[in-house]
Amino acid sequence: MSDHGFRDFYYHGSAFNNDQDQQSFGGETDSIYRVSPSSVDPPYMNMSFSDCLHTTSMDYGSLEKAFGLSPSSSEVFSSLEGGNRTTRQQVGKEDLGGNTADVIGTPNSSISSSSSEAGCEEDSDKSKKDGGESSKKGNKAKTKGEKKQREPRFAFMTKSEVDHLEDGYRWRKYGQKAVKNSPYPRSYYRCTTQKCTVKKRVERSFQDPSTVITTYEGQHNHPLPTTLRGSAAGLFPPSMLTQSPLGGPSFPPELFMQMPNYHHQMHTQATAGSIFAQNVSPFQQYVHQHHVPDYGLLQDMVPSRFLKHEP
DNA sequence: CGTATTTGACCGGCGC
DNA sequence: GCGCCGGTCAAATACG
Repeated sequence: MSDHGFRDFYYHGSAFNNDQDQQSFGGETDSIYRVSPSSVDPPYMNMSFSDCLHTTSMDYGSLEKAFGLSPSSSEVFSSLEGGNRTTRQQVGKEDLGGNTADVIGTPNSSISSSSSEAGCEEDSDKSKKDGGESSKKGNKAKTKGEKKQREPRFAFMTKSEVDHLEDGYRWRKYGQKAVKNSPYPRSYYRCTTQKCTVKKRVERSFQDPSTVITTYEGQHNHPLPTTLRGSAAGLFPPSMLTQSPLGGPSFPPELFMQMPNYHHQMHTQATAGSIFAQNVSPFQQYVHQHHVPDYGLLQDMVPSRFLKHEP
């Protein structure tokens, strides 16, 4: 993408333009929509994110409604997963767990997503282990016979220096693996809140090292921790912070922060409080790049250390 | 000393 | 059946 690439908005499907990323990310290639923020805002803001997710993950038609765009005016880089399984086979066996996740672009990043079961549908493919808990070595048997249900996933790409973006929740790293065909490792995080089985994976794009691919899996069954610095708890509309009524994945606050004109939305429907968690580098970048008018306000809301130019 | 991270081993699914 | 691979566990280690 060109200079304006940062403002492009990619929706659904992998925004990876290369095989490497597709493979490492899971090989699930749905479709990619690229639209300008301006065309996205209005319709998008009238929907809950989950609505958008679900809607968009269904078909182009819905997507058009959701984003006010039409396939003709956007670029489709690959086919929808449901309609074209060959894509997956071609790309590779690796996957995001047999599903795709929805990906959304950020102001200064492109987002791709894949969500084959954003609707909480059962995993048709392979079912992975995990099960959320009780999966210890030794007694992993647990749900034998029962098919493990796959959590909805949501992935997005972010231009960021830091691998682990703050999103308001507390995460505990429980693993790291080398990614095939990529010099960058993939890190596995789990929400530290008890009984919350949400997980997320973070990896850096091989083709574009400045891009971080974050994949969320599951839904938070609790509000944002209030202990966060620059806490974002209570500042996001419930629909954004908790599981969606449709059963889709909950949206990571960081995503909103990175969404084009997100600050407008915040001013509109939520208290323009300290919605930003710590280390929101992408947002910071966005702020710097686009000279967000509310910058002054941000300083009031966000600890200066978070706004200062980074590393 | 409690908590978080690191890291090698292990598990289970899948392709061949 | 075997090997590969993604994902997870958990002991060791680091960090506050």
